[in-house]
Amino acid sequence: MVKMLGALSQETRLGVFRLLVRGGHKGMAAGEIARTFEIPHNTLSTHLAVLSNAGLLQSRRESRSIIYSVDFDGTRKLLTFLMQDCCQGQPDLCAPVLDSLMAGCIPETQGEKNETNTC
Amino acid sequence: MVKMLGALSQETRLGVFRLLVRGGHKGMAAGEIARTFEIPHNTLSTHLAVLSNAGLLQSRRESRSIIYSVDFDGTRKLLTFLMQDCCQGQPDLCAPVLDSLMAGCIPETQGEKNETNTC
DNA sequence: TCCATATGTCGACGATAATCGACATATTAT
DNA sequence: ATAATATGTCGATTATCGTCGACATATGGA
Repeated sequence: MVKMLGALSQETRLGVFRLLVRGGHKGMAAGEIARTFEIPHNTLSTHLAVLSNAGLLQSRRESRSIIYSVDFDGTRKLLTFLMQDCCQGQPDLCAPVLDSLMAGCIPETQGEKNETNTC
Repeated sequence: MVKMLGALSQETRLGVFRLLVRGGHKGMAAGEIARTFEIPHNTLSTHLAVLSNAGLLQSRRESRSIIYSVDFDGTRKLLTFLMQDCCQGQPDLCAPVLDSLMAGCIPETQGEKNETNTC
């Protein structure tokens, strides 16, 4: 957990992670990320290594490029850890967080067991 | 946000934060925390300063002791930031997190606008 | 094969962070 | 006022981190 939090506690890395969250499973090539943030490829490379090593990113080769995308299992673990910790210990800390999440929800028909729900 | 994540990306500080989350509004004296983690008082003092400076802790004087407790507003901001970011970009990443939170819930009577809900 | 593209690794440097002894400040009791 | 308790601040040391040039590796095309 400390490793994960450490990986996200750096401007560039947090930016990369957030970018890739939005990118979803599709991911993005290392070079394209480097160009987006206007940093040298080797600097980014070490940042990507830190994020991968922490279990927040995955990578796959695609021809000459290496595509990075978020590691959903790892990220889930971090979010669950933080939320559970705070919600178990202090429920009134957690409730408003959930409220603000639910605010953006499209309410579904009750009884549906849809797993790909917006919330 | 980077500052907050950085504050939590250290073994001792994460431990202190988690301890205080469980402690709730009551909080704990600096000295007692130091004894709990078996570290010198001045080392802990700097850690507490980092957490406070990041907006994760509050402090109040109580006689000779200084009582530290979690800053709920600040902590809420961090949790909301992380959850919102991930849920907006990738809903299926968020859903399981919420599910595991709801698993520990005592279901309430519907229609009640109880703010001090367990979830 | 030879070259261009895409990325990773290594090594060095400067910057930032963690630790802790020594000293300073604040509070309360005698 | 003096002492004991509780905490914070300063300064020095060591460790870890971020950056980037130079070199290495991998892939695909001419």
